[in-house]
Amino acid sequence: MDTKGKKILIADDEPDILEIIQYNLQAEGYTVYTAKDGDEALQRAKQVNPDLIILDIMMPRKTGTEVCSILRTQPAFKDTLIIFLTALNDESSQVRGFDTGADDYVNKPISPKLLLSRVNALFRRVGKKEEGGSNGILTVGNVVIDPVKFIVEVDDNEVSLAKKEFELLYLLASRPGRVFLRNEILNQVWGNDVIVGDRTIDVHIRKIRQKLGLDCITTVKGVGYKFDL
Amino acid sequence: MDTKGKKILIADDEPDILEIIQYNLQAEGYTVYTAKDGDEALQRAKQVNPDLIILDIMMPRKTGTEVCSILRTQPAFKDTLIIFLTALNDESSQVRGFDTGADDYVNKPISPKLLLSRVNALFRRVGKKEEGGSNGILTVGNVVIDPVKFIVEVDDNEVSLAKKEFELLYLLASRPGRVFLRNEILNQVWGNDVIVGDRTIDVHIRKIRQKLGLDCITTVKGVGYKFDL
DNA sequence: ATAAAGGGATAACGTTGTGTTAACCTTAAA
DNA sequence: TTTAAGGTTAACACAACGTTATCCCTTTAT
Repeated sequence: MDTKGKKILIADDEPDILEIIQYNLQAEGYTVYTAKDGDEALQRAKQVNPDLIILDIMMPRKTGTEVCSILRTQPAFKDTLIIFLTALNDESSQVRGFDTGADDYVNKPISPKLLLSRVNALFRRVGKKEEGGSNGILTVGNVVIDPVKFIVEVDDNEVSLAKKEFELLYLLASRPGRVFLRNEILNQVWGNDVIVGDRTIDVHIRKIRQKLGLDCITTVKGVGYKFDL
Repeated sequence: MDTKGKKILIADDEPDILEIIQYNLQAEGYTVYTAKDGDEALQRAKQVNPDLIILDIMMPRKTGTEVCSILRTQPAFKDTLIIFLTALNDESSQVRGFDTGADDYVNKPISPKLLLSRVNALFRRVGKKEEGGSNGILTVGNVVIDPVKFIVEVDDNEVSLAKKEFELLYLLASRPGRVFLRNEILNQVWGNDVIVGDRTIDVHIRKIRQKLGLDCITTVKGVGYKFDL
């Protein structure tokens, strides 16, 4: 299962629980965000637009049930997965939880392993749609380059590149570590017939280095450039 | 919620439990089939092709876990909902249940009401998925696009778009984040043979942006446009 | 038939930011 | 030290896109 990029928001007022769950979900490959009360949960949900929200019920400043109700009225969160994680294990609370629109209701205390099983089961059921397979997404270290969406991400921060910059970066990153001669770069990015000045490539390389904020492009003097971390 | 026509198969070796669950599910509008051991469960599953199977684990002539494993290997039952309903409430059994491909794991004893909540929650989740695939309603963030009703909603406010505007928006929103080249847009919305001026697309994009009152369409200079929040 | 209304395309002009170059500076190897 | 290769910066030209007004055409109501 591909858990990459799946975002999970956890809301609980007990820091210990937050930490334990966060650790285990991250270990599985999920990206985890946290909130310590109801209002913060709502706010962060709008910020990060998570794929799954795990809600404690008894929280300060809006209960989990209230948060769930509010989210479900908004189109943006109509389909977001929601799990209640709570010590309230009486029947009526559970039924109310599901009535509010939750996808699962888990009683505390619960082992991280078991929670993971349930989270994975939910994603397994829902997540059949995306990931068309061999799209041209390049992932090198903490750098993700998606030619379909035309975005570059460094440490989950989106970086905006111009067309030529993007094409140049994509070429270099398509074979990490391999050195591309200046002529190769010219042919691939600019085309065989186009003639540009000597400094043109350098300027683009500089802009990429600057925008990415990383030293991921190495100069091989007298030869060319290579993408490497 | 539309429960009509949804078929549920229950497998348990205790007649009392079968009867109670059957009664409650039928009262909710589901069509219920029963089996009293593992082999019969497999046989009836192939007969009626249920939407959901509720499996006891400790049954004669194949355990629920075995039944689930066997079903999951068959393409016809790859996406069938499966709930384990069992007295085995230790952690490893639950994890094993989910690993086998179950969608939920419920401990006995359970109130019929609560089981109903879980069953409904599962159908609610899956039903949306099919809805999204079949009748073409797109939901991206707080934007809902219904090509049947020809309606676009932003934050529950209805927005009226013209035909070309709607087609253009629908195309972009059908793959959120993906960049559509100007040529792709022309081919998809206007047709391969139609020739229109350079500024035509821009004008329509502008109108959409204006009417939606959102910056949901991003320009990628030299490449195209993408729908993104 | 005629008027009104609105969709759709286009031209003309304004705006932005990319791509490129030139000029000058820095570094590393012989 | 010398020198070739690349780094840096600012400035410019132009292509690409945004914006607006206008025209033509189809639809709809009177």
